[in-house]
Amino acid sequence: MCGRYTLGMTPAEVLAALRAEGPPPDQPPRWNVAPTQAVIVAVITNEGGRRLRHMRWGLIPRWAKDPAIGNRLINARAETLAEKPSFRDAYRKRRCLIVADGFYEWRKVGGRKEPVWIHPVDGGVLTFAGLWETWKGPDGATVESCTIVTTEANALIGTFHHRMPVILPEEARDRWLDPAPREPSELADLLVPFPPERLALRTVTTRVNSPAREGPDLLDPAPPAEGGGDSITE
DNA sequence: CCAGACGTTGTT
DNA sequence: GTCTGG
DNA sequence: CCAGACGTTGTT
DNA sequence: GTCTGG
Repeated sequence: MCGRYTLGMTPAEVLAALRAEGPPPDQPPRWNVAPTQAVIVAVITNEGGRRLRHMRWGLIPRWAKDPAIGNRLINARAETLAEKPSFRDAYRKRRCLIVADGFYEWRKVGGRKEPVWIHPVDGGVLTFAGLWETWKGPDGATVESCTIVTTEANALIGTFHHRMPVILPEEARDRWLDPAPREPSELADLLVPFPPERLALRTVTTRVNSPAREGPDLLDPAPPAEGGGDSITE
């Protein structure tokens, strides 16, 4: 799954990395992005370019009476999203990229959970396959919200966790964003896997990854574990 | 027909 | 809104 | 995902 | 333990 991630780039860097038009995102670098918060999302414009927007993380279905329903719809399983009432319309017509530069998964060490930060080997941006939706409240207020598509863990992450976000490589982004309505049968071809060898792991020192904690210090490397290292942890 | 669900993950 | 279960 | 709450009444 | 909020 993907329930916590980072985007520690400046707004200008984010805009350039996505080759997006329009203003840069109005949000500082982040190292502890949590569900229900405003996140940075790329969508396609009517002219075929990309634009960055802020959306609430946790998709609120159009039919929801209580927007809190979105609090738990932070992920959409790739295996079922094309059929699920909460996601199928968004899959057909409202696909997006959720912009990150790393994400956390937790591995069990003894009885405890230890955060691991997964990031591109050479830095830079990661784009998660996402879906988005517009919700209108009874008072006329509208909320745009989004969810991150998940899939089975790849060879790297599968060593300690069984799910992960779908990370689209650069060459798959435009096709995911293309506004053409998509059928369920097209999904598998749209979700191009990101090569595991282009990702690296880093164990994080921080044991209490509180939502209040922010800053690059969250990513300070942990001290080496007893009894030898982990060759895939940088 | 109406009522109620509609989702994911992890853990048991 | 739309589908499923009773 | 993790962190933090988890309850009521009446009175000020 | 389980749910809600961030």
